[in-house]
Amino acid sequence: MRNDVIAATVARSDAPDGALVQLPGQQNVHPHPHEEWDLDRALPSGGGDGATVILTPIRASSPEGRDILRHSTAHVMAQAVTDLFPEAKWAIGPAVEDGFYYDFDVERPFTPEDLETIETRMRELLVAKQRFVRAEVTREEALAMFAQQPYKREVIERVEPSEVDIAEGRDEPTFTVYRNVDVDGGEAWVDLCRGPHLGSTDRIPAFKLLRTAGAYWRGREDQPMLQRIYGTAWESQAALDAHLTMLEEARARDHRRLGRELGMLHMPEELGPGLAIFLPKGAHVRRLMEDWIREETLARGYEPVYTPHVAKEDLWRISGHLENYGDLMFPGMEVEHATYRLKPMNCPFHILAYTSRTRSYRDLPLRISELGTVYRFERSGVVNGMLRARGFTQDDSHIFCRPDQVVDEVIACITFARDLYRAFGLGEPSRVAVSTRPDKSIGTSEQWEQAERALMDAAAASGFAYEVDAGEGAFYGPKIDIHARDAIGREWQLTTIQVDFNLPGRFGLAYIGEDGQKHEPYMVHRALFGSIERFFAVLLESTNGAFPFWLAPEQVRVVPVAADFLDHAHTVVAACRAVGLRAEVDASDDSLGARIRTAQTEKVPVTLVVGADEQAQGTVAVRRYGGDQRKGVPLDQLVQELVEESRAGRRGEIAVG
RNA sequence: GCUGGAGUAGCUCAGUCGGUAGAGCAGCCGCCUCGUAAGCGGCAGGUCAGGGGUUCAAAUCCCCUCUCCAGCUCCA
Repeated sequence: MRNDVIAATVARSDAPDGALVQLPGQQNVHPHPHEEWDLDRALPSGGGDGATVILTPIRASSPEGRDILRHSTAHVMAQAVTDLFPEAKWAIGPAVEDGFYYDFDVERPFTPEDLETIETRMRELLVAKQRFVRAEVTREEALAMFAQQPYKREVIERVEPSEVDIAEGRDEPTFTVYRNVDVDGGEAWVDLCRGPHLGSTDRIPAFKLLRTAGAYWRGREDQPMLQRIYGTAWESQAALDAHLTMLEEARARDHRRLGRELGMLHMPEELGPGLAIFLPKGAHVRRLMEDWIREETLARGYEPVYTPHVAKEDLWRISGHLENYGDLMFPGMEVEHATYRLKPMNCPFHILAYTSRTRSYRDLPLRISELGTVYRFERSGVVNGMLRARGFTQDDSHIFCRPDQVVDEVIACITFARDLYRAFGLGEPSRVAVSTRPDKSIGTSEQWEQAERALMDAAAASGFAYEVDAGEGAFYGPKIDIHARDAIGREWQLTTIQVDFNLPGRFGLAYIGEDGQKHEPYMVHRALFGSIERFFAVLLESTNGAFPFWLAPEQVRVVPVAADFLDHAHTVVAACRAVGLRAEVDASDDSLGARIRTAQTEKVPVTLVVGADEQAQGTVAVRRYGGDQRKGVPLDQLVQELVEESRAGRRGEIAVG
């Protein structure tokens, strides 16, 4: 067996009668019902019915293998913490994406120095070659084993008997525990755990503790706050190093840093948290985004409106937002015996546009559209640059339609979002999710079922595989969220499409049907960028500031080799601007090398160097961002190429990233 | 909001044991007039986040507030 095999999956070639269970969430991973298995655990028998036991190795470098490796490392970390802080109570310690964590209840929070000490202790435990030894115990035995561990006891007490337990005639579940056993056979530590684990601690090739953080027990604000330690573990030192390098790169791509360095965003303290100034270069990009969406919404049958930033509070009382989100709205302003609020949503304004006159079925679907800037009083700890701002602009539309029009409208929204992602270089949607009724909600179950079905039908008809996020809908209706993946693989939720059967009733919306009677319209909310500011930040991070040609704030930088050629440089810029390209001359008296470097650090897509040869021949020396050069390109030809590239990019025909 | 970390020039950072602040880049001025990622010299720039306290003396120690970062919770 190869050295990097750390566990196995065990399955039987035909459906078992209860001996093995299928793990939730892994239906598509393995062709047969299967379970992950420790390497030293006795294999199940064939069951006497002729079934064959199939053993599939799990390698440390596979996704399943990494989870096992990380989970085992979490155990080692918890043991190290227990050694160093004997009073620590342990909660849970799962593998997560790219790493693991373990939560502890300790006297004082961990310090960065503690992390180093814990890491040192962990390395000693790795050298000690402790074996992970699996054992099954009853609930009573488990409770006794963890008598001093209240969180473990709570976990044990909450577990219900599984189908396996019931099939095997038990009315209480079996618990597995893993003992860490020293080479001399002594038990060093024991934890409640489903497993599987590595054979021994020395099989952890590379790990690192990353940070500490507070985390509520069971993720609930009303529960005690525990101290969480995050770490990561990999199948080799090289893989760990690559991961740490990637984290460093992601940090360098931070939109706040890039926005500042490239002169696009300014977020000074004087302005207030979660608010930003778009400097000219950032504003150019934003305008191109806004121009794109404005043109496309008009082309797709939307009607534009403009609405104010403040309004009487009563609007939010009617809509229900004051009741549900009052704490997250900026406080009211008293003016002439009325209270005004900054708007956190555009919907009521669009509704007022709808109710500005009597509506007929002939008006429907009525698609009202606006780039509406809203203000939300986000809690102080959640504000995060432009990704989570207190003032931001939604490409917001509300579609008023008949019930039988909902599916087609939602399909059109999904298609619209797909076209938008293509144009902005984010490729195809990476995830389409239908969020269903949450615990706290309004409306009848009939309304919910109908709306959820409409969204699922639309998602299916649009050709995307969709997932269901149970209970994640808004209080007034279900929604579809669309995600995209950026150039370094991170996923962002961008578009949201929501069905609303709250507001039409609250505002008494109606249209006159063919029968001459009043009917209540359905309402679909949708924002494709989501927030313009947030989408801008995602683009900035995804492109690392090197925007695709059509979006670049400055597309062409003309650099004369010496001041003698400044006039000619201006002629070249004029030729570019004449066809709508954004071009500038670098007239500084830096050396040529320095000016080339400046253009590159500012990530200008195209730099044109002009001197005596170019002036005489009507050519330019072209340098693209990132390196490759072409000399002696006729200016006319180059300008044509660039115009075409700009057009194609805007239409989403060029893959970028 | 909660837990932890941080805040020194526009940016990135140094500042020892408590003795009143420094570099590089950027900016400005001058020289250089240059063929594809940094030419040379000079000048200017700081209420050390803000407030309070301890001290003969505070960027440095203590307290409070603000802001930022990481995570938790939340996200119409």
